[in-house]
Amino acid sequence: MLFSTATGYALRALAALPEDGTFSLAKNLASKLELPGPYLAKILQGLVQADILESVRGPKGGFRLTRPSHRITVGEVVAAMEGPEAMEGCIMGFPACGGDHPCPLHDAWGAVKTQVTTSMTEATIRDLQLMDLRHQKEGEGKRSNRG
Amino acid sequence: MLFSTATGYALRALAALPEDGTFSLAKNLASKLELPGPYLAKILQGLVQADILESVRGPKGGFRLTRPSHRITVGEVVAAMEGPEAMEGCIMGFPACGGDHPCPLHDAWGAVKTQVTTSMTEATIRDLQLMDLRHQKEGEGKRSNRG
DNA sequence: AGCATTCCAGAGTCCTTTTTCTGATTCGAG
DNA sequence: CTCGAATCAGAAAAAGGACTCTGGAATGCT
Repeated sequence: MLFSTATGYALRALAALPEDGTFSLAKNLASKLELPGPYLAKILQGLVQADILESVRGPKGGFRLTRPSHRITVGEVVAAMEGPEAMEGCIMGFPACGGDHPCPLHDAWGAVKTQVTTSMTEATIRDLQLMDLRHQKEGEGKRSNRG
Repeated sequence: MLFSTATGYALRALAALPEDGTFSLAKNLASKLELPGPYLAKILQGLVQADILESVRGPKGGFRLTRPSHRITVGEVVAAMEGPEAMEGCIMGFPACGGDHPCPLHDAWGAVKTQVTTSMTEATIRDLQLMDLRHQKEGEGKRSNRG
């Protein structure tokens, strides 16, 4: 995929959180999504620092969204996870690629970046909630037409 | 960047090879491009197995292209380095994303993939030869508008 | 034949990413 | 207020990619 696995885990976890202001446990989320539990907890902590989640310790604690899910964009989550310059740089890694010395894929990749960035700022966590978020083992289900 | 660093090194090395059928040494290529020598040599060996380069051992030996540079596409090199399924999979890593359960970025990312794939099969190594292929230290040159 | 040159193949090291473990903090019951 | 369970949070370990090193095999020159 285009992003790191941690970013994918973050998006899946956010989409699985309830809207009603109740707190969810990292452990429960992990088992529900079939993801590595402590690792997911660490990712959720990062989202707390990015002001996407808030957490409460102790009994009755857990994680919940700071805003309604339709006010959290996918692009915001990606930026929090991958850093703001995730989509920067030449697609082929050419150091001199730029406005004065564009590589052959420069323009095509530039158009792609704006297209993806736009889609990511338009899509919100709510748009993800209808999907099947569980882990899928290799060999199960249909593989074709993914993307 | 979108691809691994090894893929970027491969493309740079191919673009730096001469067209006249003479053999170039991995060591010379590496110092010219300011890349790690032994690692570049290993990458070139892989390109030999992919039938993009041919090699001769011993004095007067080295690496050269098997075909003129305009008959080697960028997509071919990427496939050889990253595997044929490099662009497959959901952009966000959602396991269930597919034709029946598309994620919100499914269509946008699908269009992007065909666009990039098309550009990569149209662009050839010759198109890369005009560029400055050397390594650029952090902080040098202009950073903006890259891609 | 012998030697220098160069590619080739594998194991080994370092660093980043991914995953797990232990401890610090909070809340509620008695 | 104290005790204990629940939970987050940061440190520690494992895995994978990037990079290096060493020895071996092939080639050409003398």
